[in-house]
Amino acid sequence: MPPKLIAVVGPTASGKTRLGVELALALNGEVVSADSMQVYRRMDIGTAKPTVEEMRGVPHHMLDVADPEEDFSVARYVELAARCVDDILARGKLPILVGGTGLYVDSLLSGRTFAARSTGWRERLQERARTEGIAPLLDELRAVDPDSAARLHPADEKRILRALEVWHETGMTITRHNELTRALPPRYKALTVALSFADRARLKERIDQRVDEMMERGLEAEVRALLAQGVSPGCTAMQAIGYKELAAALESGEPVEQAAAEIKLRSRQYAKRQLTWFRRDPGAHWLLWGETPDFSNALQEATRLAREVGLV
RNA sequence: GGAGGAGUUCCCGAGUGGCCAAAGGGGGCAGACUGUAAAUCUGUUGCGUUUCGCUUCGGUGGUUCGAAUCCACCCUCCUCCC
Repeated sequence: MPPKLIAVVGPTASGKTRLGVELALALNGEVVSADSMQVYRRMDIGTAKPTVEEMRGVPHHMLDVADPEEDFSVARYVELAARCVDDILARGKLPILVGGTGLYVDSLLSGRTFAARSTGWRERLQERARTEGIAPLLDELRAVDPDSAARLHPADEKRILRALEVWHETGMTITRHNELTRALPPRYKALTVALSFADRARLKERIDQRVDEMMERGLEAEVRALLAQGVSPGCTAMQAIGYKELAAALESGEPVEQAAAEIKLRSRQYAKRQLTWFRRDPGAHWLLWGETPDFSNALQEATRLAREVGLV
């Protein structure tokens, strides 16, 4: 089965957006974003959402598909994004998946499904974890799904709760669910191009520079506006780096310069986690920038790879 | 000039004679990751030939079987007094 789409992945500030657009222009493609925060409307500056100028006329999908007040999720992402991809393919164009959210990229490509959640079990379990601690809940999990109890770290409250939630919601253990979904054939095969800088210090500089730019472009005002509109600081969208730090600074009266420094640090650590995720994919083709990104070279290289695998 | 206080491993910071290569936190590095994923969680972090050896707690010397911890002098910083 030949690949049907190109995926451009990599840590934050590695040039994914630009390369994605270049590829779309060169190969008659459309961009499908795979970014867990760019899905939210009214969060533009801090998520580094591509501007109209940056898009250069290339259609972009999966941006602005949710409001910050609502809780988005991988499951919804996959559902919506798959429709975009299929539609692009049906129109004879090349889907170019661009984004740094590894879970979203993998989930879309793998075609995995997610166990339902709807009847309020999560809230009940969270409440119990708050009052009883996680230990008794881990014991409960051990009774129904010893494999995940053993696999999960006792401190990993989120995943322990999720495992119990899946059990209560579906009557199937998450272990079993994972086995089944792993056995599913991939939904799409992709040519994956992973971007980063050869020297991590350069990536850090890029990140710092980009945070400074965000601040200049009015990130603070963007955050203020969201808060003024009643977006709760506790919701998923406000977990985004840049937003949570500024919201906290606004709340505490801490100087914004300090918040900006915090944002740089968190972004750097996030980039590290992204690298860890993407390095796991043995099929990824890494394009490592030197001092500065060389998009014409990267475009050439990516195009060459696309021809090689029969994509274009 | 005098009186106090402080100098600890990348940073902050605990440690006041052996159980200390030195708590804890931060940062760094590495990893995990199946409906919050820009989230969440884990491991590691003086050097080496690694169940042991070596170097380290401002500096130098000393006390002691044994010192980051006690003593002397010196250096640096902070507060206070004339």
